[in-house]
Amino acid sequence: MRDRLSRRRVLEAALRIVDSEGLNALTMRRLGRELGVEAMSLYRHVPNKDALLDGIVELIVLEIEVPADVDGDWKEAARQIVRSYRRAAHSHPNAFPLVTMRPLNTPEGLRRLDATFEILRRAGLDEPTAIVAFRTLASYTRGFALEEVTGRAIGAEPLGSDRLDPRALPADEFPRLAELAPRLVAADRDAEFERGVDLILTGLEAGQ
Amino acid sequence: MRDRLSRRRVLEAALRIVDSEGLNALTMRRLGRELGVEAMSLYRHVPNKDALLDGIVELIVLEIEVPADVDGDWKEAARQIVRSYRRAAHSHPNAFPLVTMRPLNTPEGLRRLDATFEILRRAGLDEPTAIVAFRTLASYTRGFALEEVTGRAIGAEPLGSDRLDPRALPADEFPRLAELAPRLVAADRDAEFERGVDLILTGLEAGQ
DNA sequence: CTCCGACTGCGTACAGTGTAAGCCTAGAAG
DNA sequence: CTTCTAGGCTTACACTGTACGCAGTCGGAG
Repeated sequence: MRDRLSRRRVLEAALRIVDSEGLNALTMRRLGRELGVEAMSLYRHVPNKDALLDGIVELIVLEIEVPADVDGDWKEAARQIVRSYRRAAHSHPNAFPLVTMRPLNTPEGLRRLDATFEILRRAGLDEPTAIVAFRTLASYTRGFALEEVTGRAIGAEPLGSDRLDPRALPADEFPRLAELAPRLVAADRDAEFERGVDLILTGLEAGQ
Repeated sequence: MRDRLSRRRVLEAALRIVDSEGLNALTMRRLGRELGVEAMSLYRHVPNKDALLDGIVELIVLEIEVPADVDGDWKEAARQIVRSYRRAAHSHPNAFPLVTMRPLNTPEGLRRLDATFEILRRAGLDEPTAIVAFRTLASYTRGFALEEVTGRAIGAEPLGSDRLDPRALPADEFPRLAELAPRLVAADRDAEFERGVDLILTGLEAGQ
């Protein structure tokens, strides 16, 4: 007989399917097949499909690393955290939207939240500043990563890259987009992301 | 006989259902009922359900207002745009996640993009700066609004407010969250949002 | 006015979805 | 050995999106 199922194995298989075939390829029957098992057997390990999706989010959150401490340099620590978050998004472009859309209530998620605030507070930020720093960086990173990811998700339905090339736009109707098209297309996303983070960190410093 | 259907009427009814009953209450049959019509009749006006969702996004994008011009004060203009975006999100908490997850290819969406760049460029920002300003503000606003909205969406499935109260957290396990709980709960979201925008605008100015 | 074609809505049908309920069996516990 | 139980299986059901073909109606051409 084949290896026993477990919540963990079920979740990992689910994430594998979403990664390779897209979110709506994930059905209970397809997942059963992946594990060599009937669909209904999955319900011994996961109460329903919604909990399955929550489990996938859990798995992705596990990939986010919050450094133990960067002795007082909270800005460098913040940079590391948001980079790690973005990297997790890139590893799972099809599944990442789930992360942005389900509340982060799991112990592992909260641990990361707490560790992040620990860094900010220990570095000397007062309470309101720590909160503003966190919310701004978190919102920016979430929004940035989500935009990147929705552009290149697999099988997002008609599996079409309906991503549009700004260079193909009518210049008389959208003159500014046409003007900026070359730069928009050639953009170095990594550099742009870092630039935004720097902006926010600079702002925080200036506003202190 | 009752009023004829039209793409517009179909989309508006769909948005109404999502607003009041949540995203997955929107089925073709339910939508037909809303309009006093059979499900299959809808397919005369919308090619499939996916296009229906795209149409809902279109409707919401229409609510976003980009000021014609604010004679050179691009920062005030930027503030108005992001506020309008956030307001649109608040008006449709259940539908807004769709906006963040579908590419913005419609003419109306592109018009707003173009108008935004028009403002930034006309105010004197050079190309790279305009792009960075746009991307950072857009990412921040999207991420912020999405977080707000996923917290209070209706019927997000088990229709439970599984939003958690940080004050209920075990203080020994999550000391920093416990410490900040009162402030996190009492937060004035409007003020926080504005503060983040200011941060980014300040950073942009300083980096110029 | 008549006639015709196009457009709009309807009925039926089907494959695919999540999951409730109960059964079967292998292995652990006594 | 018997007994219990956890894990996987079978069947079944209500519900989903939508393909296909039919019927009424409306606007324009003659």
